[in-house]
Amino acid sequence: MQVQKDDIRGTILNASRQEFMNKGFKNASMRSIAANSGIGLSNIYNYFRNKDEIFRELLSGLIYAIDSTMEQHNSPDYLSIEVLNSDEYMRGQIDMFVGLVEKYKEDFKLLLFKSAGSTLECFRNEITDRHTKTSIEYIAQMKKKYSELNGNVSPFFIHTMSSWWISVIAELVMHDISHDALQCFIREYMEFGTAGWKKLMDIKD
Amino acid sequence: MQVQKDDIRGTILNASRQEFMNKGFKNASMRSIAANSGIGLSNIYNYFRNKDEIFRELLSGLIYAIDSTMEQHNSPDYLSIEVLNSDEYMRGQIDMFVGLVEKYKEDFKLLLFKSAGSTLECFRNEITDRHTKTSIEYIAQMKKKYSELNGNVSPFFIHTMSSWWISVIAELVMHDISHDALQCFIREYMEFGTAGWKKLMDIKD
Amino acid sequence: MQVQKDDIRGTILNASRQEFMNKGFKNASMRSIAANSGIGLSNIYNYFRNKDEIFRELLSGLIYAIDSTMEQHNSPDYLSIEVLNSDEYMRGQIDMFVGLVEKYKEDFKLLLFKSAGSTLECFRNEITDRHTKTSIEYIAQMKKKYSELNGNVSPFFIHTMSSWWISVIAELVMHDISHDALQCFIREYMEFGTAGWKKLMDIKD
Amino acid sequence: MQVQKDDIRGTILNASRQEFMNKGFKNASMRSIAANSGIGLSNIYNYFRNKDEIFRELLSGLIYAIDSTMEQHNSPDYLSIEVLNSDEYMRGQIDMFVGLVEKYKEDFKLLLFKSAGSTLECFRNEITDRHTKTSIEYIAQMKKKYSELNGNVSPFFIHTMSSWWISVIAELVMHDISHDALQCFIREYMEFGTAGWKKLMDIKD
DNA sequence: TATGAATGAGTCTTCATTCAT
DNA sequence: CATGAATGAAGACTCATTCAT
Repeated sequence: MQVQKDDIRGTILNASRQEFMNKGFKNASMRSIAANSGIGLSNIYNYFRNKDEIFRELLSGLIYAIDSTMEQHNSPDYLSIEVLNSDEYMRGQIDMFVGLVEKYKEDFKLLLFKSAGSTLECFRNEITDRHTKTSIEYIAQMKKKYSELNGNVSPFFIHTMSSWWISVIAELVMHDISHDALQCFIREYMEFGTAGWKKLMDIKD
Repeated sequence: MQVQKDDIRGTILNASRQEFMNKGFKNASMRSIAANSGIGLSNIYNYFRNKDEIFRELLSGLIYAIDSTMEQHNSPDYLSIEVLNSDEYMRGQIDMFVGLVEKYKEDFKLLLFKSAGSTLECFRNEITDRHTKTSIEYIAQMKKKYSELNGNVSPFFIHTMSSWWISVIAELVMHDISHDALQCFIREYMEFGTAGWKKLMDIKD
Repeated sequence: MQVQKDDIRGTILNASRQEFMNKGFKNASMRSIAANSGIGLSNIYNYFRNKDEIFRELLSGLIYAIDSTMEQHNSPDYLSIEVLNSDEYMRGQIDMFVGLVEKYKEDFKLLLFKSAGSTLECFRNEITDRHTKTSIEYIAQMKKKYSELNGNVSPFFIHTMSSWWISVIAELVMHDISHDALQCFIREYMEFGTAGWKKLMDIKD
Repeated sequence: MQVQKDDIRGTILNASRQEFMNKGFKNASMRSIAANSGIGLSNIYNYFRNKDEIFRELLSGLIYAIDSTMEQHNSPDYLSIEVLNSDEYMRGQIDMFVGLVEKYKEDFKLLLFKSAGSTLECFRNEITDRHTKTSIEYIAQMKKKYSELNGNVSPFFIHTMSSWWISVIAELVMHDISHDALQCFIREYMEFGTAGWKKLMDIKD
């Protein structure tokens, strides 16, 4: 019984997603994937080179989205004190994250909690680092534009903040947060965060 | 005899710590441990039931310390607005964490990054949850004592904060942060955090 | 159509030659051949029954050449003492081998070093044996013609000599011997060999 | 049923030798070795690190013998024209080879015909090269001692000669040569070879 | 206590080849 | 003629753990 190629790829990917979700990359077994997808073990290798490639394929959408979002986040549109002061900057960041999380909930789970042993196991650290660099540069440029504000925020603090973002995503993904709870959280975070940043960077209202 | 016995236990534990540190729990091999400790593979099983038990034994000190710290954190001594306002509360928390981290740096590495596959792999989530509960209760009691402050902080926000603490520990442990950088970070965090909490809880100076 | 067909055969054969050369018959993979030739894996089986047949096809030219040369070598033209004495016999043999080697260098490499696992892996032994038989018969006939010479050369010695020839080819093929070095070698071999054979067969100058 | 360690090692080695002999290193299967030796597949790995180690263990005796013989062959005792002229030098070499071959017949088979795919597959070339170097040096020193003889023998010719020695061993090992045939061969070779070398190096009787 | 031996299921991956379309 | 799909056996090697001594 011949089937469409995409059909099979899809079947394999679905079974793999289940398997990875249940056991994590390292413990996931090609045997199980084969058994659960009803596809011959060796036949899987006609579609994917190895376990890792399946995993990466599964997460390619999310990773592309993350990459895009990060570049866009670098945009100079945000380089203004009003932005900072008017909560717009944070709201932007937040919406970005929330949007990503809602669309890629499952994939985030895989990426953040199930990727150990795969090529992507370092991705969490990588985005943390990239986000940190971006933020440091952002602050530097703000300082250049508004010389009165305090740009002396230590890299490690910023790193910590970036790491926090990831862990917020992790929490959002892990627990099933209702829409209301999420909105509530966002409001709270913005109060908290803006107050914090203003204090730290010496920004007057 | 008794001494010898403890000697061997120690030897096993040392070799195991190395192995777990290098390869993580899941990839750690009892054979390697045996080889590196110079103790017969099967003899290890006279001292420990299995790989997991070794891992738990290794981290028992840290886990006990965490437990103690958490209970102590609940103490009614901290239940005062002055505490909150005078930065002392945060300083206390911070010192606690920093103290723990400095004392148990290696163990934290094991617990946070190398425990996948072991019984303790959920420990990170567990302490996050426990810390969250503790914090919620703390806020509730503060609210009871000082009715004027805003105690409506959503559980998820608090959860998020707790999770952040863990990720700060993770960052501290992962990167070798110098003493100066650490002090700098603490100062920054306190400015940031106190401003944030005060805003959120409606606490006037 | 017919042209196309041959085109594909050729493409397959070229890719196969590369593959066999790189990995040897046993390790060569039909998948690689398909990939490198740009021809569908299963389509290859429309042109060749199996891997072995491709290999044999590849070497058919060389094998035919070897067969021809061997028969020709048996020719009665060489059956004269002058031939032996005037170095012509050896020169003839040598030229034959050198000619073959120069024309079929690549194919010899395949046959001698890359054929393990294929039907042709015994070919080296087979030609050794055939060459041995031919030589024995040659000597016998010489003895018949010139009764004064010593024809009592043991079969194993002759076998050894034949085997040596093959290993000379192997050496020639393996190391890239310059033309000069080759000529030098031939001269040396002829001095050495004629002196040896004359001694052994009691031939006076 | 506990058995002596050496017993098991031996059992494994025996079964492995059979397997290697039958199928060659590359095609030999650990599964077969396990089955034929009656020892659990995984248990084999308690005695040997991998297939290659078994193979090397099997041939360690032979390789040691070859190494020793080659060093001893380098001895300055042979540096005299009488030696060359009186056939003693060749007789020495021959006896050395014959002795080795008789003692290590089976092992030579493994090394020369069954080692493809193993660490030792290059050993044939290596000893050829080593023997070549030794011979070149030998000739150079003879030339230094007896300036009248011709030392201009091309390296490739010598290489060829070395290679021939190996192929003689190969032939001896492959076919079951009777003692008489062997003696006969040796006599013939010595007539042939001494005549050849004398001619080539311009040595008068 | 300590050890060497043993186990048996498990890992991912590769292979040449065939079949239905 | 061409192709994508499928197969099933095979490959070496690792694992935590148990058992008998």
